[in-house]
Amino acid sequence: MVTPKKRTTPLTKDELFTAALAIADAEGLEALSMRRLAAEVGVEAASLYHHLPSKDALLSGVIVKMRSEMRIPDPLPEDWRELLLAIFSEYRRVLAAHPNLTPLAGRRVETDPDSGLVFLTQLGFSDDDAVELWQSMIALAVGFSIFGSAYAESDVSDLPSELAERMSDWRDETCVRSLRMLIDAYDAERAG
Amino acid sequence: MVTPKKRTTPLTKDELFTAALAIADAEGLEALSMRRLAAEVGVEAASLYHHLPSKDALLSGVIVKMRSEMRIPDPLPEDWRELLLAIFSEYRRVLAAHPNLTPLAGRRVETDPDSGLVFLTQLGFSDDDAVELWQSMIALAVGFSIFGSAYAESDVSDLPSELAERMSDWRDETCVRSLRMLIDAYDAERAG
DNA sequence: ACCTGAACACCGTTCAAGT
DNA sequence: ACCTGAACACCGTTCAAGT
Repeated sequence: MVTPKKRTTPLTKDELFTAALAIADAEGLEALSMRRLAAEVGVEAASLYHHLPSKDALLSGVIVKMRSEMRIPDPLPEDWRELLLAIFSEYRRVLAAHPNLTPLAGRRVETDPDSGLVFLTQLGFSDDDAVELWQSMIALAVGFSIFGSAYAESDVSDLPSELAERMSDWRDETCVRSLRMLIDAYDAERAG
Repeated sequence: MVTPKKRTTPLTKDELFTAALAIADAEGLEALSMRRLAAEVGVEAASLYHHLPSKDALLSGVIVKMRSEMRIPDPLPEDWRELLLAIFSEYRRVLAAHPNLTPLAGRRVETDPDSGLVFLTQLGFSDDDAVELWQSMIALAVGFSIFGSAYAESDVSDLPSELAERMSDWRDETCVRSLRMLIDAYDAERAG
């Protein structure tokens, strides 16, 4: 759906990211071209380069935008294990809500200082252990979301049918279960 | 490096997949165009469509080609846990050997009947547990490889410097350690 | 400062025509 | 059966020109 209206206000980066995310969500990543985005916001393709250096910058912005949808429960869980699980379950929830973006999910890792990683080291985790747990949680959550999206096609045709059916279904509960296992395992090995 | 030589034998799919894999390895996924591949094998771009239905089919073939490089140790490990670890460590090794292909790694899951998944069910794992463990191993191995490749850029600029440094380094040992933890955890919860 | 028109150097894909 | 030439409908990006 192109919405060509004469613009009265100048474009903003944020407006572009939002529109691009909407296009990718609705029509897939292939549909998201500079020309298509320009048409959507009522402008020529060349105009976009006054606000963005490249399409790559656009895609990065879209990911950041998506990740900004993460919401952590307001009374933070008291148990740090539950907190960690909440963070990464939420990450996975957001990824699952934008299945067309999963091919991009691996492009960019952002780790804020207040994200929980630093917190782990204060709980008695060594820097090494904290980072290893953090990396593994990201890898599992993102990997699981990629395979769970339509972007991935599973070839399980040669498996026994009960297994084939289950292998095509990447359930949320499975991801959370394995995330929890990682937390508990690192906790048990924690260098005090 | 284009190698335009007059061809004497007809093209084969396998030759195309091999050449395409070489281009992607050497110059990146963006460099792999139908026209570029055609030039490499000494033919016009249009000719490729006598052997392949689409570029998508080419990319799928490239992934299959890459995965065919997996080698499982010849005397199979006796311990099934070691076997499982060997399979997924090898998967990760192959992915790490082709970092330019990681964006494609999530496109296709293949699970052979003799891959080990069926084997798990014979060890007393329920179908559910076997599949959940299997999926989690794939997700972790692939996710880890994606973030470890140059394709991913980490923004850790706001972290304390020791943590930032470690967060940019996705070590093989970390992946294997977490894979092993998943195996042990599912083993412990196994429904006998 | 912001937008446009037109161009450049690419894409994937199709198809009639050649051998 | 296999390959080619030429075309179609797209790309991302640049740049002089307009307001």
